[in-house]
Amino acid sequence: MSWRKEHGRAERGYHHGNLKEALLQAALGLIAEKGAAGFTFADAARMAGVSAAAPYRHFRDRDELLSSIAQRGFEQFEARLSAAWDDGRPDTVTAFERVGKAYLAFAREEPAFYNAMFESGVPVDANAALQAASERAFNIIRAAAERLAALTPPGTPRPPAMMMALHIWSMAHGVASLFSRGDAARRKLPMSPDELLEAEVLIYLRGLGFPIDRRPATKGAEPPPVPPEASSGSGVPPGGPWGKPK
Amino acid sequence: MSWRKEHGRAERGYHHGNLKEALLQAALGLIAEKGAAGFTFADAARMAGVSAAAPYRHFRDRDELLSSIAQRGFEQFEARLSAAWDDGRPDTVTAFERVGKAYLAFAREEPAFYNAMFESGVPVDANAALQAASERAFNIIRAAAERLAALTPPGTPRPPAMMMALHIWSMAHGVASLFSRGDAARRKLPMSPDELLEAEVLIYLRGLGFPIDRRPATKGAEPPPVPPEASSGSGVPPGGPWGKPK
DNA sequence: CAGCTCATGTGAACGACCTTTACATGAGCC
DNA sequence: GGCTCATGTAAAGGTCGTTCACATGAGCTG
Repeated sequence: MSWRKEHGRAERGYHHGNLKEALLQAALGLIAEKGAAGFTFADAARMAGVSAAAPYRHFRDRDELLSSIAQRGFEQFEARLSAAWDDGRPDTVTAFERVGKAYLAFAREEPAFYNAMFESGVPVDANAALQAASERAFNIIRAAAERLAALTPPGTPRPPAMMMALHIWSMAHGVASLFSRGDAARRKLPMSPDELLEAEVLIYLRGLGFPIDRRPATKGAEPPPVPPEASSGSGVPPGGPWGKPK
Repeated sequence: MSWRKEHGRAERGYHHGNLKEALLQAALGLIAEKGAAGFTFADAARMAGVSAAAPYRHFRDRDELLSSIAQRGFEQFEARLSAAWDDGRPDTVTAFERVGKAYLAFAREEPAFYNAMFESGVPVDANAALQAASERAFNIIRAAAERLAALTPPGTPRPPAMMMALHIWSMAHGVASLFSRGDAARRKLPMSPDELLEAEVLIYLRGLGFPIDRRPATKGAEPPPVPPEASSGSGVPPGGPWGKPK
């Protein structure tokens, strides 16, 4: 990471050369440590080695920095969800499950982004670009829901894809913010957040009429152990998506 | 509301007489207005008509005030959930749905409490009393899940009640924080948060094997239009818990 | 290369906040 | 009446966010 023409050390003169980026990175680190609320503009400046006033050349104020981070977060979020969805391969339900996992993974692995995106108090409509990025991310979930909705077994009414998408989003966000992050993760649970969400989504999908067999936490994303798509089983197989019923 | 011996005006001398309570009220108002992040200790003091140092006689610091509010919030939350659950009357599913509605209603009607409880960054385990209050509130949901789990139709495996409770909580919290409050409420939705959550829970319950018929938003909580409990219908009735399928 | 210009960084200053400390007040009790 | 201690105040130190006048020097123009 060279942030100056001369690559190596922090030999910087009057001008930083890459302050905007440095501030974003510093802020990211600080938010990860202390949360968006605890993050301070002055600290970011200090960390970048500039005076407290310098950041104002690149961001109107502290909120704009925050919303920049949120926007970047949504962009990376979209990328990860998109990769997880992988256009529905190898089969729609498996890919859908993978999106749920990716959601939690992002919340866990990128706490600073997630915090800025959903917990910092930055209004989504603060910025047109931010809102657009947010919508693009949601559209991945929505597209997945669309495909899934199209697969409803014959004889079953087709749920509105938008509603499904909102449902899935709320489940993922609920699990992430209640059980998968920071202080909240300290709550004692009978199962991991990932398992919790997976079971939740599977039960939900079954409620929509999808033939779901028990298969929690089949790790790896390669070959599905069961034939994809049209494995129309009975409505309620013995043993749910949760572990083993006692 | 007399906050002094002499009931009437704000004729207060050197001592306030009820400062702790006055500060809590003031803080509640301020948080409702500007969020827990924007709320300031000094403002609360001003609003109570005392110097900025006075609050320190009643709260170790700003965070302690915040966590006091969160604790109170959990207590009221518990009361409302408990009232909504009404020990499962008139039937378990109806009462369960009512709990979901009560969750959203609380989030909407008591934004300051909800904010302090879930969005202020106050760690749940900051305080033993806070944690206890939080657990008592969750136990309402848990108890309801317990009763519901016991009702799983014959031939269907019984889901762990704890898991159900966590699922329901995550749905309610997800919908509340994404769609039902503050800035988030500005997202354009095809249906109200209440309807969204109701449909979500119903689909979920159906996924668990409960015979759920379509019946969104039957308002009032008195006589159920269908015979309660053991109306074991077919697994997937035509027309889901959402509106009319096109 | 001289000179200009403008983006970028600095230092100082203001007001607000959080918190601590030494001191003031007066309510309740002997 | 006088003591005591919970409760309030004023003042001060440290941090922030933000603004403003001013400094620097990178890059263009000729």
